[in-house]
Amino acid sequence: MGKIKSIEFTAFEKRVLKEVLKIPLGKVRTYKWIAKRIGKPKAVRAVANVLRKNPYTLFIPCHRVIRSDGKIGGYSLGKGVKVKLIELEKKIKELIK
DNA sequence: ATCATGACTAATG
DNA sequence: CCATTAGCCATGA
Repeated sequence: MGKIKSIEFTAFEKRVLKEVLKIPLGKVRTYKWIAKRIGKPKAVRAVANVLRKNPYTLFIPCHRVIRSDGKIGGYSLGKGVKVKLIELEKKIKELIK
């Protein structure tokens, strides 16, 4: 039967992931921004931890979340990939403009 | 209940 | 620019 492992999400995780899902193509937000949006402005590290475990990198664009100091921040698939994705998205957005 | 962890942040040197 | 530090908080052991 089903071999798909069901994943549990806490209320906090859902709020974070939903917010990340709202970030439009070619745009980036900061961990701080996300934290503030979900009403937990101080839970920045907790937000990062949610993205760190994000099992759906293809569908939940955590690569669009960077640090508030301008640095790239982490990414489960590698920072290099993250940078490329952000650059590529900007180009795509330009192409369909 | 306590404790360590970490894809962070702001301030400081 | 880089390194350090204190503050921060959800989560899992």
